[in-house]
Amino acid sequence: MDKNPSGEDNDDIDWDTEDELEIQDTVFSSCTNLRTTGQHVVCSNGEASSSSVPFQSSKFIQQFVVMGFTEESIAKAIEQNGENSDLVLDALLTFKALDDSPEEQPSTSPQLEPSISSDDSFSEYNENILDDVYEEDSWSSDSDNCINPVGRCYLNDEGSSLSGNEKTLLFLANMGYPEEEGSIAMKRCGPEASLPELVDFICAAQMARAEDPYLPEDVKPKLKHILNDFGGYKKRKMYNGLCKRKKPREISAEEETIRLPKPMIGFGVPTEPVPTMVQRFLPKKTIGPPFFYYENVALAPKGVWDTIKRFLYEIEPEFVDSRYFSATQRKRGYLHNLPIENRFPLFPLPPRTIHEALPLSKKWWPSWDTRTKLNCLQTAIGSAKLTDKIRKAVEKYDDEPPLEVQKYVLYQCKKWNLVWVGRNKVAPLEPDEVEMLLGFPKNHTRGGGISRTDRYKSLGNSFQVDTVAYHLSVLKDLFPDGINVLSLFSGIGGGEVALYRLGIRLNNVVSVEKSEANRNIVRSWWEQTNQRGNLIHFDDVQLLSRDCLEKLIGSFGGFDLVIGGSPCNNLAGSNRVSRDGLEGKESSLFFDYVRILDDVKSIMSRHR
DNA sequence: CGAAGGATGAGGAATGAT
DNA sequence: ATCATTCCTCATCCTTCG
Repeated sequence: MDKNPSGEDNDDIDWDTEDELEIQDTVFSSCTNLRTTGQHVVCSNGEASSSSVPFQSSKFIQQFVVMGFTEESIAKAIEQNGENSDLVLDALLTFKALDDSPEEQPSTSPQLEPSISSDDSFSEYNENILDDVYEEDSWSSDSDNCINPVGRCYLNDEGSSLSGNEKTLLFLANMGYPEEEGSIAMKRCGPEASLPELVDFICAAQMARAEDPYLPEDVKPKLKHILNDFGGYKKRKMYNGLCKRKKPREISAEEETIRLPKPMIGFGVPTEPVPTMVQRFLPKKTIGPPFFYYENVALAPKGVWDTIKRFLYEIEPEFVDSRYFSATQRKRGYLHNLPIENRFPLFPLPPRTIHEALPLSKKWWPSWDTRTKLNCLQTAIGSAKLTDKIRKAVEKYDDEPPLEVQKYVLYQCKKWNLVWVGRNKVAPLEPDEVEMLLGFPKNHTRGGGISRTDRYKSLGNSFQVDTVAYHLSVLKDLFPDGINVLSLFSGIGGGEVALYRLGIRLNNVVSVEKSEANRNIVRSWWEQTNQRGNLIHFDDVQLLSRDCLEKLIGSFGGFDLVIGGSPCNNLAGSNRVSRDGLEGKESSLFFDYVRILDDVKSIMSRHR
């Protein structure tokens, strides 16, 4: 049993609690002070004003005005194509490209290049793949409308197309985006980034700022209004349409799109034969420290994982269904730079069928319900009304109900993860059953003021501990003296629990979690398991500015692991209201994960 | 008795597999 | 083409508490 592995062992180290608290206090106060600085930065870049537009013309025209096209060219494009957004945009881009293409820029702009080439985490990688850009680029052969310069941006220090950067920047500027933001986006998106991708990045950044709690209230509505009405998703969709039309068949977006493996076992799971072809390409710059581990739903809207991959150094994500670790399915993508050799699972191995996990249900389980695995545990549970309807539907028959009834009952049971708890009686899982299925200790989320509804919600949003622990197990030999962890979007502490159950000592854990109830859960678990290390909580990723990270890293010498799964609200299939992709209100916090990881990497590389 | 918070139930579509 | 799956949101009702 690994359930209570000590807290008693390894007492040879002198844990000076008072010193640590002092460090903690210093960090806290300094980070709090940084808020004003951060706020100032946000307010001073002026993207709100640069994005504002005259509101006198029709909405159809406005959407192009806000992109930076002149009213004359818009009028011309509408005249030629009618009020069809895609066609008009197409024409406008063509005008623009034709305007831009004849001129030859004499040299690279001195202001722009340093900011691009000085990035320590991307420049080397960029150089490696530059050679292929031209061959792969399908836009350059599209001579008809010369879309090439705006379709992609090139990071090339020499050669004939050195004006590509500037053209892209110029184009973005014409769309109303400040040069600074365009430059950052190009730097972050990499050399192959297309225009829609760059626009994505900038919009996401702007939206993140619109949500910034420290942004003055009078700026927020303006920003949001602009983003909602004219920018963001709508714009992106239009550009996507454009991409598909313009790209020749041979290198299609479909081929570039990440495909989910079948069976979904990633780079391998303990219970299945190892996949035959595991090629793992880790660019040199991405190899730790720090190690990082990012998680999100596998079944996200199209293109989301491509974007995630692009923002996380082009590392191939590992898609794993937790059905190979537990009695419940959980299809997730994990993107990390961990070694994948010599992994080992948590012991004891958890039950892997419904009957093993819920032995009492076996007695009542009808033979025609052939489920052996539960579906994904979500944040909401089936209603009493539904279980009542099912009972009434089934109890009318002494024997097996007719096929139609079976079909209906099975559909609902799968949809809501209902289990048989009595004769003709189904019920949703209890919270402690969900805890067990996800690999948490019993009562992990119980008590301390959390409501039952919120328990389900927190659990539904969590890691499957056994799955994550399998991936993290390689850290045990690498860090025999324990590790420092930066845990973003910690939730109920799935990462922490996984590390603890692996027997990896937690020296310093900086945990960022919005929900107070969740922070209490982690704090309580921390105390109950007699952790000797240092737990520092933040409630908002926005607070982790570069200065703040600098201080944290300075205080205990850097992070060994950055772990977290950013919000999936706007990616998950069950969201019928706001499945908006990575630009969504919550899911756009992914970009904060990237920002923070990037800062940690660059600060730590400087410290070394 | 009213405010606050918890519980309830109604509510499809995107996506990939076949 | 059909089928299966999906870390969900929101308005409303109910309970609790002062």
